[in-house]
Amino acid sequence: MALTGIKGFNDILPGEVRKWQHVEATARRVFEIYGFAEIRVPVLEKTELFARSIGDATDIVEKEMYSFTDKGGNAITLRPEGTAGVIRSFIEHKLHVADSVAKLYYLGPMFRYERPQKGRYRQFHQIGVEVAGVSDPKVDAQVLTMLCHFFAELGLTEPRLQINSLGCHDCRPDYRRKLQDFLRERLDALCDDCKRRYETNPLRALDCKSTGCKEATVGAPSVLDNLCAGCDDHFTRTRNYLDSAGTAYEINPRMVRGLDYYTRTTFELVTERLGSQSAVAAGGRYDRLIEELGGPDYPGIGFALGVERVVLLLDDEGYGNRPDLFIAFHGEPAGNEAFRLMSRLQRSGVSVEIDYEGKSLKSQMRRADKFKARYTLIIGEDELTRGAAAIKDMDRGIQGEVALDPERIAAVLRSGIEPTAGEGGQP
RNA sequence: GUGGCUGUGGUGAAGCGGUUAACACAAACGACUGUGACUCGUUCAUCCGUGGGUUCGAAUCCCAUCAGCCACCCCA
Repeated sequence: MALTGIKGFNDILPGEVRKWQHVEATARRVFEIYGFAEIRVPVLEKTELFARSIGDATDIVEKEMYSFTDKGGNAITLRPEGTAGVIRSFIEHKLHVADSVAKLYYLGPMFRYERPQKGRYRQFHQIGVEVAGVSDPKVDAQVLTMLCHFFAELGLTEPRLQINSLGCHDCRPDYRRKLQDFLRERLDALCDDCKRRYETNPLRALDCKSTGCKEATVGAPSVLDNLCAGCDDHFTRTRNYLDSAGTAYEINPRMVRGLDYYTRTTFELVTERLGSQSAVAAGGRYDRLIEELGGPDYPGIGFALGVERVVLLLDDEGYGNRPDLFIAFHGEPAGNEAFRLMSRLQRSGVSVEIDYEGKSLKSQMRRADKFKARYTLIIGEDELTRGAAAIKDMDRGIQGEVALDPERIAAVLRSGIEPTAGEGGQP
């Protein structure tokens, strides 16, 4: 048996890569409109970084990280998400000194040891953004607007934006206690997972899919009714700015997060089209994280989107690239001329395909058709002696003649064929 | 990590104990007498994810293993 790849680690083959490039290029283009700059950080970080940022009681840190000891005895981990590394870099290089606002984006592979499914792999890719240094809700609304803008640019209008506020370190503990009080009498109705999490993370019950938990949490106190004055004001203003920007959203007071660092605004972009992998992008505010990791007392907000999931939402159409010209030839001398022309034309920016083996003319024409070449140049022996060859517009099926000269050929490719009398293609 | 389903050529698939392992698409070549898309012809799985077992005989039954999918879990 031949060697195979690792489970959950996928090859992205040439046909698919075009979609990826489109997604990445769109992200870069849109994000730069909003003033974001790319940052590239390593794939490996010290294990401690993730334990401290994501939270060591979370599932990600507890059982999904690719952690190991390197030859120097250091505990290191393949990044399971992007925020921690970006923030670490922000702090380490004191980026806040150069500018009190940092607007960064990144893209690349992330790693989590999960059971693979469609839209969920062990090596997966995220495009993410982080803003450090602004607590004003304008930036919350701007980040969300940019995220929706990005999806709109891809022609994806179906994912819906859901927002919520998780409160801050002042009001969340109170809410949590309140919710625990509410759940205490209904503990029996909860699923085993939520029973287990009752102490550690009772909020999860709000988001649980089991019918028992759904019923038990009907009438549960809502986070949004229990925000402190500051958080409540922040959420209201965020919504006002979203309205002002024309960004559509819905409020989902049951949305919770799996990473511990989130505060205040949280959000998800959800789709119906990916089965249980419904979140295609998600993020939120993390006002304490930077300080907790040893940086300045800076607020932050960011999101990450799953590239695999976005690619899955894209249609297959329209990702082919058509060569400008296919050169068909007959005989060795014509082959040499074809090669010479191809080289010159390619150097001047024209994309040219050729049949390297010089098969039959029919075979070469078929290949030109398969490549969807716009034009085909046909060089035979008499064309060679005449110094001019037939050039065919493959879409229109008409044929003309052109001198065997790179510049004349390029000119025809630009302005089209003028059919020569007497000769010419049949439809 | 838990539960369920699936695994036949590049793709979609038929076959369900004894067949030359159908068929369609794709692909390669050829015919239509130097030029693609239509039509026609030829070729294309010594082999049925892998390893073992049962049997006179297995792609078809059993076991294991690997992989994929779906749901849970979690999350982007």
